[in-house]
Amino acid sequence: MAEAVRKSSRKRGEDSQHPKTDQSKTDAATEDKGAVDLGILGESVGFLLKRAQMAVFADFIETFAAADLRPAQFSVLVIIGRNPGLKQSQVSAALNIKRTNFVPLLDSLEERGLVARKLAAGDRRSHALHLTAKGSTLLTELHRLWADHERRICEQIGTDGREQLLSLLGRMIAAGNASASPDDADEADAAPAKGRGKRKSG
Amino acid sequence: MAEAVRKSSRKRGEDSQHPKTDQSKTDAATEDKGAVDLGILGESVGFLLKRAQMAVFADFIETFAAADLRPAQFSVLVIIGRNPGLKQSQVSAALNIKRTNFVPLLDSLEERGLVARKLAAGDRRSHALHLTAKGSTLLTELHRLWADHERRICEQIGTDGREQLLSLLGRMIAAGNASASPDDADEADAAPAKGRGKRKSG
DNA sequence: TATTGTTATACTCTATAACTATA
DNA sequence: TATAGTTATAGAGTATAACAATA
Repeated sequence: MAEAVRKSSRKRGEDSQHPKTDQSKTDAATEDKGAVDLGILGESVGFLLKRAQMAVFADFIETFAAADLRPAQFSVLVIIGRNPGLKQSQVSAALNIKRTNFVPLLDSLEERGLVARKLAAGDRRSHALHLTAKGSTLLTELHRLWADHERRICEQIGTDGREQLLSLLGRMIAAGNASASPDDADEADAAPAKGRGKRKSG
Repeated sequence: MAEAVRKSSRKRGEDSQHPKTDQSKTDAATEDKGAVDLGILGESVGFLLKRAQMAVFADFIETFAAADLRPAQFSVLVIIGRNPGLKQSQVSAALNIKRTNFVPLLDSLEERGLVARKLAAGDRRSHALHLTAKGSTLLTELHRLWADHERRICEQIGTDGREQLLSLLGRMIAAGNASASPDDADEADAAPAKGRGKRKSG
């Protein structure tokens, strides 16, 4: 029968603890049509991160559909609610959104009367961002929606699992930011760099 | 440099273990210009998953740029290498890619001589997918690239952290798939369903 | 009638260049 | 000269509808 690693029998780290690269092939088309062997993808942090992220976002989008809000829109409301008076470039940088893409995103929230672009004191180029009363009220409701979503998402891994996950992700993100450009969210017309001085020919 | 970054003693909520929703505001524009408070986003599994996934993919893309391969292309090569003879619909379903979007993806690999669409025995509608000799050789190299990438990504969390992370993500993904449609990757002209019979009424 | 691969199309997200008005 | 916001545009990724060939 199945001599290779079959996805159905849930065993992952059998005897090796580091990325392995075995390539034993079985003809899936003529042998086991039901299950597709993901191979190293099942051991790939990036692949599983993407899958998990898509699953979580699917729940988020469904949860927030009633409020007609996308994840990015929610994140902007949270940031502005927590940090009233920030400039657009500060909010967009905090969210890793290029300021050029941030404009229509903010527009959608301003047109709905949730956010206001106010004149910033001292610098007439920039806008100070604030929630409107309507936006603030909505955000309070959204916090409840989010808590429901968050609880639902983490039902399978429990409170401990969630704390572990948040910690692990935080460490990975910190490492990623360290090796990234100083201002990864926007360097379009700031510096005429072609290659991202990251690792390159290290 | 316009304004000086004043680093005062920042403290956030530190000793709570469940989704919290406090909204104590401080005027970030006039008090602490350097650091933006992410609020609940820092406790949001979805937000951190997305950030981590972006960081990991950035490394992957950079690593695989030499081979001119995107993550999705790599995943297709891995699946076909592991499961020779699969139909397009089987590979695309395994990767959560709609079969309609899978066509140009496969085209790119076939045009480069890495994958071959062969006539499937018994069903003249479908194509049996196989790696070419060139594709197989390349995949062996790619496995090494991937192992480098994977090791680099997990340097900050260690072998134990990686195993924990893979386990946690696997559990979340399994839960997500359970509540999703049977064939989430493609139901365009298969069933005329408008609402995704998931949770809905909640 | 249902399935497989395909084309066409649209919408979101992301990325780059260039403009304006300020500084 | 540099920065903040903006516009325009292009590219990925993802979504639905419809068609031809085959089952």
